[in-house]
Amino acid sequence: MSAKSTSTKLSAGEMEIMNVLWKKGPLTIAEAHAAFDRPIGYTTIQTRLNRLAKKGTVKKSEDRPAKYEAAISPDSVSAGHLEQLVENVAQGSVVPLVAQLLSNRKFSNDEIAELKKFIDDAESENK
Amino acid sequence: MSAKSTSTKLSAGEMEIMNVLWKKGPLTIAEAHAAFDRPIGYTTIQTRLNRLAKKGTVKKSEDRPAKYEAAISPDSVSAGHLEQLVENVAQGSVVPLVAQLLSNRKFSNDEIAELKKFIDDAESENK
DNA sequence: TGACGTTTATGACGTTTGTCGTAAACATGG
DNA sequence: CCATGTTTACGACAAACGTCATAAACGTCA
Repeated sequence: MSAKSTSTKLSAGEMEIMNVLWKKGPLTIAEAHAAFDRPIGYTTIQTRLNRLAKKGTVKKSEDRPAKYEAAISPDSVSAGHLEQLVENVAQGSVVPLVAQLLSNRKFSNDEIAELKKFIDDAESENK
Repeated sequence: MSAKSTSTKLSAGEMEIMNVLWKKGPLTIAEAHAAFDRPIGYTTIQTRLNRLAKKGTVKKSEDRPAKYEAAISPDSVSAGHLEQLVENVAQGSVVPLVAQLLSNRKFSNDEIAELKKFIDDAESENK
């Protein structure tokens, strides 16, 4: 079974933080702060991290230079957002969303192959 | 050119409103309010509609029982949200998102066909 | 043991969202 | 013209967000 993470929905700013945590692993406030290109206050990152921690979205270690680590998977988040999209803007149909994702984008042969496999799976799945 | 709408991003509550507007067309506050199942104040809907109008997301008519109409397409909204997802949680790769959309869902033969066509298009597109 | 740099803890403040209550404006049947 | 129901305009409030400034706690090395 997978994550029972009750598909969370995060604001753009929160996603920004989760993003660095997802790709750089457990980080201290200083490290997370350093991961930002644009200028942004050190304490801003501190606050964001702590608020996320309070919500359980990230886990804060007890040791001294505390490490903050994502407590939910990217998948659970995209699942939540995708569900919203499917329900509200795509009127329940997933096809237009897939179309939008595929349009104007380039794919490697491997990706094309993967994509085809997904379709095949979906096809046999509901026969 | 057209839509400079630079892909809008809406909160869950705002999407809820846009959703009824998208599927039921231009509505008065009373009609929009009636479209809700769960109990929610009439003025709550009024406020939400007006705030969206101020932001340009919905167009408010001048005539007496004012009609509120969506001023942006579902597509532009999903585009914005999808972009966020691709950038932040999918680390730039669209494939996992498509996988998530396709998994645990059933499709009609027509939809499967459509999906396949999208893949084919994408394939020839970048070869 | 201190001075100094690093980490943390707090408290603030403005904006956005979600929810409403009130009351003023209108429109209309009597 | 007026009572009554409908539509609008405002103003309020709390919670969530985004941003920080300050200052207290810690650690460490000279």
